Amino acid sequence: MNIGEIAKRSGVARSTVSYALSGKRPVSEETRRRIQAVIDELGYRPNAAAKALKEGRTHTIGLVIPPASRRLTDMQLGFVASVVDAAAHADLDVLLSPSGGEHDRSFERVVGGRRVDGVIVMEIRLEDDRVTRLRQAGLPFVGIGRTSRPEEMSWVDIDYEKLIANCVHHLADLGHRHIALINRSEELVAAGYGPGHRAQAGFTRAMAERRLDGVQTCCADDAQSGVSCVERLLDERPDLTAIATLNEAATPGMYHALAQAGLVVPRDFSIAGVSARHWAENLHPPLTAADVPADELGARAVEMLIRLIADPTTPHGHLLVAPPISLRGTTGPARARDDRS
Amino acid sequence: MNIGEIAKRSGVARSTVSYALSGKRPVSEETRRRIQAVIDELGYRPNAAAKALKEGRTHTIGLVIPPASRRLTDMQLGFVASVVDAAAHADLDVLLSPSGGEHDRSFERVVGGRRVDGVIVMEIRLEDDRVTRLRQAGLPFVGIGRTSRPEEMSWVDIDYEKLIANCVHHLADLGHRHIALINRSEELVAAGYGPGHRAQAGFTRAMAERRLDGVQTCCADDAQSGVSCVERLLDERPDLTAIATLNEAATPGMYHALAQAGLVVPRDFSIAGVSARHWAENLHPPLTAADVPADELGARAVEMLIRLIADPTTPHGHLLVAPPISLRGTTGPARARDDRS
DNA sequence: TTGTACGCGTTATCAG
DNA sequence: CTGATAACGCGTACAA
Repeated sequence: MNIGEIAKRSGVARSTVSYALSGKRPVSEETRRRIQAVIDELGYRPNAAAKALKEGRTHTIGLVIPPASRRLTDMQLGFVASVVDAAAHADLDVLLSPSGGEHDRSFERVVGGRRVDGVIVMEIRLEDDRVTRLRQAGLPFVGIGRTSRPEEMSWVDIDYEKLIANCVHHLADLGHRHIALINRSEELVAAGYGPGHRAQAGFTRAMAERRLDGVQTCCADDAQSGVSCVERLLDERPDLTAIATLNEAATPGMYHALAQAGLVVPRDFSIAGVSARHWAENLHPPLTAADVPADELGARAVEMLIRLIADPTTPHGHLLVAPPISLRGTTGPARARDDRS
Repeated sequence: MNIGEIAKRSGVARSTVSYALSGKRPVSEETRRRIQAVIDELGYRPNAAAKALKEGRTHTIGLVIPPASRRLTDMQLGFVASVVDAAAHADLDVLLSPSGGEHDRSFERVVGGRRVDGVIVMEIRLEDDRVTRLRQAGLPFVGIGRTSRPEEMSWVDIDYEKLIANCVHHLADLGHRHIALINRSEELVAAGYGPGHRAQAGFTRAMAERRLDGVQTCCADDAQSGVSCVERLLDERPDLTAIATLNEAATPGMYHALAQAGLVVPRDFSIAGVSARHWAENLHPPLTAADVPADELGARAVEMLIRLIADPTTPHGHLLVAPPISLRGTTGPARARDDRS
C-alpha cells in the first residue's frame, strides 16, 4: 500500500494523490473523494522514511538521557515526561538515546544518521563532548543544563548555585551554624556535572557570607547511599544541625538515617533541598525545597528547539530558573544535637 | 555529505563505497582505505531515511507508554529503562509513543507510517484497540501485559492474580481476618486494565478460600490518594488489620495515613504488596512485597520482539512471572485495632 | 492533472 | 574478482 497503488486504484496520477493529501494544489472535490475512499479502504499511510528522505525533515526529535541502566531521578523523569508531552503536542515523535558515556553508538546513530530534526540533551557537563559533536554536526539542539560556556548554546537550566545558596541562607536565618551540603554522586561531580559544581560554588559562597562552618560531601543517587552518607556525617560532625541537598533520590535515606539516630525532623535537625515538587510533597515530612518546575523546563526546551529547527539562525535562547523555597516540614530553628533531652 | 560525494572524492563509483562499507562484496584493500580516509575526513554517515526506505527496516522499535502527563509508576519506569537498555544493546533505537487514550495521533504515526520495525506496548487492557490496530497493521509487537485473549499475541506479564492471592495467604497465615485490597485507579480499572481486574480476581478467590472478610477499593496512583484512601478505609472498617496492594505509587501515602492514625506498621497493621524491588526497599519500613523483576521483563520483551521481527512467523511467546514475596518490614501477626494500649 | 526528476543508499546485472 | 551502471523503494513538487 503505497501512493502508486492508491493512484492506480483511484485512476489518477501519483502526484494527484499527494496533492489531494497535502492540499498544496487544488484538487477537484470529485477526485478527492474518490481518492479518500480508496485510502480509507486500504488504510493507506504515507511512508515516513520516504517522506523524510524527500523533505529532509523527520518530524522527530532526539532526547538524550543518562544511560538507562543508571536510575533516573524523579526530576529527570519529569523532564522526560514533559519533553515527550510537549513534543506530542507539536506532532513530533521522540527518539530516545541513552548516552552518557564517552563513545556512544546510540548517540552517534541518532546524530550522524540524520534521524532527527533536533536534539534535547539532558545532564550536561561543564565540558561536554556531546555538545561539541552536535555543534559539529550542525544539528539544532537545546540543553537541559549548560556547559561552562553557556552563551554558545541554547539551554534551559536550574540555577543550582543560587538555590543552594538560598537553602544555606534559609537555614542560617533559622540559626543553623553547622551545615552539610549533600551533592550528587562522586562520579557525576568528577565528570564535571554542572549542577554538582554550581551547587558547590553556591554553598561555599553562602557559607562564607554567613561565616558558617560547613562540610561538603557527595552521595550516590539512591536511598541506601543517603543512609550511609548521613550516618557518616552525623558521626564525623556532631555539631551538624542541618543539611542542604540537591540529591533528591537520596533524601528518603537521609530521613531514615536521621530517624535511626533518634533525631526528629525538623525539631532536632533540618533539611532544605532542591527537588521536583511532586517528590518533595511525597516525602514525610514533606521536604522544604525549591520546587523545580520540570514540566515547564521541558516544554520550554521543546519550544526553543522547534524554533531553532524552523530557523537555525535563531539566536540562542537561555532560561535560568530559580524557584523560591517552599516551606514545608523539614526546617526549623537550630537546636544543638546534645541539647535534646 | 552523501555517498555520491564520497564516491566522487575517492574516484570510485557509489556502489563501490556502499560495498566497501557493508562488506557484501570484496573491495581491494587499496581503494577501501582511500574511501575510508575520505569518509573519516568528511565525517560521512549514511542517511538513515534512505537506508530505511531501501531496506524496509528502520532499526527502530516503538515503545508505547501511558500518556506522559500521567505520572509513570516506578515499575513502569523500570520497564522503560530496561527496554531502552536492551534495545541499545541490540543497536536498536527506541521511538516513544505516549498513547493511552482512544484515537491517538502519535500512535498512529508510529504504527501507520512504518517508522518502526516492531512495537512494545505497555499498560495493556483486557480489550485493547492498540493491539487490534497493531495486528491489523501486521506489525510485530510484544505486550508488557496481555489482553483477555492472551494466546493471540506475544507478551510478558506479571501474574497479579496469583501475587495478590499470595499476599492474602501470607496475611491470613499471620492471622489477619479483615483485609483490604487497594487497587490501581478507578479509571484504569474501569477501562479494563488487566492487572486491576486480575488482582480483583485473585483477591476474591483467596479471600473466599480462606473464608475471610475483605473489602476492595480503587485508589489513584499518587501518595495523596493513598492517604485519603486509607483514612477512609480505617474509618469505615474498624476491624481492618491489613492491606494488600498493587498500587506502589500510593504506598507512601498509606504509610502516612496509618502513622497519622497512630498505627505502627507492622505491629498494629500489616501491608503486603506487589512492587519494584527498588521501590519496596526505599520505603520505610521497607515493604514486604512480591518483587517484580522489571529489568528482566523489559529485556525479555525486547528479545521476543527481535525474534518476531527477524521472523514474523515465530510462534507467540508468553512469559508470566510470579516472583515470591520478599519478607521485609511491613507484615506481622494480626492484632485487633482496639487491642492496642 | 499528469509526467517526471529528485532525495540517497542498496544491490542486481553487466563489463572489464 | 573488481568496478561501474542502473533500477528500486516512496513521496514530493516542478514543469508541462
